[in-house]
Formats: sequence, structure tokens, C-alpha cells
Amino acid sequence: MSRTRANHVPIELERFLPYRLSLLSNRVSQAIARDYERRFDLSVTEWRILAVLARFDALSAREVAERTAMDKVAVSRALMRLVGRGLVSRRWHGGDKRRSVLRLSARGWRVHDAVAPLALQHERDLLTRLSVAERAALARILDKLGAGTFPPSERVALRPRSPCAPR
Amino acid sequence: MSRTRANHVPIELERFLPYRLSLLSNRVSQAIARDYERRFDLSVTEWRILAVLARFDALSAREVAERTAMDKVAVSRALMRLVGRGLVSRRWHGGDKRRSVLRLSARGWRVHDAVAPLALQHERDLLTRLSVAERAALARILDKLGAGTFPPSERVALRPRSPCAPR
DNA sequence: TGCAAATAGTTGCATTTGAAACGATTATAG
DNA sequence: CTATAATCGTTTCAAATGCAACTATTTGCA
Repeated sequence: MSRTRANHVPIELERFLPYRLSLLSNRVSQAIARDYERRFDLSVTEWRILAVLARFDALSAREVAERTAMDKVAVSRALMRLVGRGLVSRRWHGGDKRRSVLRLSARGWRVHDAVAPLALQHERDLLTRLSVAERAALARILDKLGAGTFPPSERVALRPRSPCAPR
Repeated sequence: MSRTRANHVPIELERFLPYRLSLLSNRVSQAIARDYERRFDLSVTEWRILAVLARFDALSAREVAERTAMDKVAVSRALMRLVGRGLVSRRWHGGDKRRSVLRLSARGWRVHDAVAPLALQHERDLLTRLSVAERAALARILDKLGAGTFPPSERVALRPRSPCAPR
């Protein structure tokens, strides 16, 4: 009602969880990304695709989008670059000509193997600021906050698999 | 070396902290943003500016950018809309004609007072998934991970203030 | 004082991003 | 079997974003 600030309850942005998460996430991601963007000419999107293809072989573009929680358009465009640079090989599924079958090429593996330790080191650097108990708490908290809102399909098949090769 | 996947150690993206933070942050922010974007035609950037002006009166555009950790260009453009819609009043500092003096207008306060409870409710919904101990741990963890990388100027003056009015 | 450097805010431009639409293919209902 | 709907990946186009350049003003130093 009143125009004087005393009568309002302003949000304390710096304590507001969504805001803090956003800050932390951006800062952490960018710190790591700067490294491999310069040294390997990889965007965050592209690196995530490499990472998920290193873990799960022969995914389709849609599956990559699901597992990385990225837009299918972003995935399509990133794949165009990755395939063009020869880091990812793309075939088409014999039984369903709509689906692509994506794999890391030898060059893709080399880039992955160079970037992965770098990314993991960054993560370790972060986590060393926390006590062992806090690290465990963080993992549990992320589980609790992360599960439930995520697309249910994501929960079903998180194991590596060797799907039928394109015939 | 080898081309077979057995000889590599793929990153487990779904356990990788920067990735998980990114997912969680995006999901949380978007969930809240959808609400007030539709109902009040406010972008995240614009809402953050309203929030920080509700908390700290008569900031300059640069100070808003600092406190929201956003780009000064983004702030400038968001302010153009907010001032245009009459949610924020902009004067110029008497002693320094470069600086703007930004305040929430009566309309701006009304929008803030409508959005703030909505945002806080979303935060509460999130936090109810956690135990009391976990909530405390999360706050501590965010403090530890957040401090240190942040611009040091940010640490000095986080208390509300009543700066000298434009003369 | 006078002039170079610094600061506040805006604008221009090129890149990135996302939503809807699209063509091609496959699944499903009748 | 046919037609309708659903799926996969790409394209298109408009909006958001970020960087550098720019104007106007102020600061600092010789």
C-alpha cells in the first residue's frame, strides 16, 4: 500500500536460493569452460556431448539431448560442428532412418581424454573447500533437490549400454 | 590410446558437480520465472533489478549490475524497459551527472509485492524437501563455494543503506 | 589550469539462443 | 491397407546476449 520502503518486505537476493544457485553455477561452469574453450575450441554444449557419448555409446541425437538436459536444437547444431571436425561419427540407424547413431571417433576420444582430467581437477579444487561431511551433504542435497522435478524417463536407464549397431 | 571404450575413463556427467549445479539452477530458476514472466511480463533480469532496488534504495545502474552480478549492458537494457513501463524511476545524480539514481515507483512496489511472495513460496517448496540440518548445511556450503571467487568489492557493503539523495 | 586517464551509461554489431514450423520417416487406429 | 498421429532431426526467424566502440562527464596529475 504505502510508498515508503518501511512498509514492504524486500527479498534479500543474496540469500535467495535460486539466485545463489544461479551465481554459483555460472561461475563454476565458466571457470572450467574457459579452459577447454581456448585450448580445444569446445563450447560447453559440445563438451557435454562428448562426455555423454564417452559414457553411453551409440546414442541418438534425441537421447543425447535427454541425457544432457539440453535443447534438441542446441544438440543438433553442436553435433554439426563435432561431426564436421571429425570428433563424432554419425551413422543412421538401419531399422529407423530417422534416428542417428552417434559415436566418439578416435579424435573425439583423444579430446575427451584430454579434457576429462582437466574438468575433474576443477571439480576437486572446488570440493577441497568443503569438509568430508559437507561433501556428503552436498551430494545428498543435490539428489533430493534434483530428483522429482526431472523428466521421469531420465531415471530409468542410467547404465551404460551397447545398443544394437546400425544394420 | 586404444579406440575401444574399455580403455577410457569417461566422465560420469550425472555425478559431475558443475553439471549438476547447472541443471538444478536452470530448473529452479525457470520454474519460478515462468510464473512471473507470464503474469507480470517480467524477465529474470528485470525481476532481479526490482528485487535489488526493493532492498537497496537509490542505486546507480552500475551498483545494480554489481549487486545482481549481471552485465551492465543487460542492466541498461532492462532498465530502459522498467523505466518505460513506469516500474522504476530514474533521476540523475546532482553531484555527478553520469550516475543515475534508481528507485522503485509505486507501481514498481506493487509488482514487487506481488512477485516476492510467489518467489519465496517457490523457495520454501524446494527447501521443504530438505531436513533442517540439510538446509543449514546447504547455506554453509553455498557460502564456502561462493566466497573467494567472487569480486572482492561485493563483500564489503551488503547492508541496506540510505545513500545521499541526488542534490 | 589543462590534459590524459578513468568512469557511467548507451548503442551497434555479430553471435547465440529458443520456439515454432518443416520434411522425412515410422507407429497406430480403424 | 490406409490415413492419421507421433517422432526425429533440421531449418527459419525473432529475441536475447555479450563485446567493443562511443558520448558525456569526472578525476587525477603535471
